[in-house]
Amino acid sequence: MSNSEKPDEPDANGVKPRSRGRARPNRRPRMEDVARLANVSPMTVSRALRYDSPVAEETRKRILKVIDEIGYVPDQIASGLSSQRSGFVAICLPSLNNSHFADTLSALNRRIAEHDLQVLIGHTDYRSDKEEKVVEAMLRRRPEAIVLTYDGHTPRTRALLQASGIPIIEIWEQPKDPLDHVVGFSNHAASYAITSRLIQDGYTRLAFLGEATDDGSRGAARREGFLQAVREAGLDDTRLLYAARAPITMSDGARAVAGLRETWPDTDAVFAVSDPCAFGMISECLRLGISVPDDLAIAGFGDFEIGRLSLPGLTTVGVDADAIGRKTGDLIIELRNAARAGDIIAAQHVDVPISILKRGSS
Amino acid sequence: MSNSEKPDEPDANGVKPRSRGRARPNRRPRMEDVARLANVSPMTVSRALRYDSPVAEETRKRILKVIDEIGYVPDQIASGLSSQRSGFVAICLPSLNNSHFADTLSALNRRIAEHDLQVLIGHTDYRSDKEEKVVEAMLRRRPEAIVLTYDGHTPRTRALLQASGIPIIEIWEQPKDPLDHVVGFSNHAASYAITSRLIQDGYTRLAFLGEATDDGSRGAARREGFLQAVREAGLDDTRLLYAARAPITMSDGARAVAGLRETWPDTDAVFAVSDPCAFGMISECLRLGISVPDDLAIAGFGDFEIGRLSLPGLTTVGVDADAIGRKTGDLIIELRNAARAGDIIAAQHVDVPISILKRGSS
DNA sequence: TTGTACGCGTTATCAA
DNA sequence: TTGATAACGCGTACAA
Repeated sequence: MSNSEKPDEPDANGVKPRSRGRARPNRRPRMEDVARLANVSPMTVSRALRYDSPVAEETRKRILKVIDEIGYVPDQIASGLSSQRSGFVAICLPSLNNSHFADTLSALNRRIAEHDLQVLIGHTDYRSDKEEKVVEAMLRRRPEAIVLTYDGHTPRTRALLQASGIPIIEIWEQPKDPLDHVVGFSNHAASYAITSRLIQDGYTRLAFLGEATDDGSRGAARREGFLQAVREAGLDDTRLLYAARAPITMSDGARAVAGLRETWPDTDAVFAVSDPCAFGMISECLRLGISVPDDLAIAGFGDFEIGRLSLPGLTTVGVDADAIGRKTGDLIIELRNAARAGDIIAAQHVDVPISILKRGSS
Repeated sequence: MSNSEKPDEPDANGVKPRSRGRARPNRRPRMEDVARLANVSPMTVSRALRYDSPVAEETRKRILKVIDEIGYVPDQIASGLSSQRSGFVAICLPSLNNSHFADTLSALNRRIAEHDLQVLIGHTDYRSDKEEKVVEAMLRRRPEAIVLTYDGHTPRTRALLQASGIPIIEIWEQPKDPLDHVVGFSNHAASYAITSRLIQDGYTRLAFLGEATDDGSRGAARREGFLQAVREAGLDDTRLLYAARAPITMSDGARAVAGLRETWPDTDAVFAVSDPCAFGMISECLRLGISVPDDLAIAGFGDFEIGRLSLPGLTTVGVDADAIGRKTGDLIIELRNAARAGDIIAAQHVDVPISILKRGSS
């Protein structure tokens, strides 16, 4: 409250104040305050807070006691500026309302939190123009690594990322033209595999249920994998059904059943771009008295919990979302350690295996 | 003025040009670099980037051109330190693998992003000790507001938050002893309402399916609301079933059916603490040939999409997760504007109405 | 083991 | 409308 001691008050003789600094009333305690009360220099306080620095045990105790008493909370913004380490790992996801991305995020967070890193999340809403904005915002925060799902990036996004000098990790896909590191699997190959399995099982009139706008995305890769399998088997490759724009929901799957029965009524199997919409189809079929899989087989993608509990169980592609997060975290720590040691690491490509899970729906 | 040397042109291949032999080899461009190339002071560059500051249109154009050419990206860490505004809003959630919290988060993010704020997410895993750690980490980042779900905080968490001077918003509950602002509804009242509805509909032997460790949490509030309704109706209040620790899943719900049939086989209605586990019960009942609702009525909480698509549809409590996020965002902006204007705002309590949705499962 | 000097990259403040 | 100066709160580098 008392500002009578402020050194830069203009005095009555018209002498100009020397300092053009800012007024600083009632601020929260700084490291300097701790230092004064503990009779040490600020630098020693700084050291006492990092448990790898040499500080006498007694000194540290005294400092920690003061910190506790006055409720000092270190300012990581200042710390970041000085040390040039933000402590952030940025991750761009199309949506969080997807238990797989949520799992990947949780696993990643768990991994990097052990190393005092925090995640900075961005939502792209499955739109590359939004991804560009999100990436720009993230770069201003100087993250120590940037994680992105591969869904096609704008040229500007690619340029910004590559010019940043920050390690980039693309996940949930094996892009043909990766920006840098990769932790994922081939959506194309996985779709090819499950479609082939349906064909092996005797289905001959197969349809694909996908998203309306999927250019360059994982959804497109899944469609192409489906098409390749169908074509190689010499089957009809025209049965492509597009529901809502990504993310496609359970309800979208339910609604798609009508369109399917109308356009290609003799379809005997559907491969849906993700489990939730496949479940929606199953649910709607039961409602309409269409037997699954006798009248119509249904397969999904992702092995979400819903596919395990549905009746019948959902045939699907098993993806270990948790492992993607864990391995991404491991890679980030590895890259960080290497960078500290001054090493330069070549782009890593980590493959996360998938599996085909045959259940009652096919 | 003597620095008339032409700056390096950006290379078409994305290779970054480097200034040669200068004091700072290989550094990212700073504001000062932009200023020099645009023949202005750094302060003018700073102003040109804030569209509310007075800068001559011609000057701004020149500056933006330089920024684009050299690929300058402002450093928000430095900006934050200087301006004492981090641009962060912190939000602590028990889990992201919950479509309701994901919806709340998305809505909040959308709202605050319009005002150039970023969310900083923390996961508490439904544990108050973890929440404490997460809050400590967040406070170091100097967020401009902190959003928390109410699930019981440790005394230290409460103390840290209140000492911080940062606006706190508790969401998804109306706590008896709020820290500061609140955006939510009464879980107790909502549970009481849906349980009463079951009783009105003629069910007399009601069970509650909850989480194993729910002290002071929203889950506990839901249990208490159930118990109050049951007791007021003079019915058996001992049928409390505890599945796994939070978050309780679909599979936990499915597994709980066996325990229920064993312990209280004559139960005619179950109120489950959330929709996913209620769905798991429905699914398991169908599998076992137990008719829903004839043999057993089931109700959930939250109005998740799964409850709309299940067969039968799930009776539940409708909660507008999106509205909670939106209103929280609005409140944050309001508080921010007030703070800038120097006003002090009393603790706000925003109620988000819920609804009882009767469907086929009861 | 502790301290001193300085700078991290930006913006608030005042002056022109 | 623009510029000069001094912080913002901490950590690095080196000295003691």
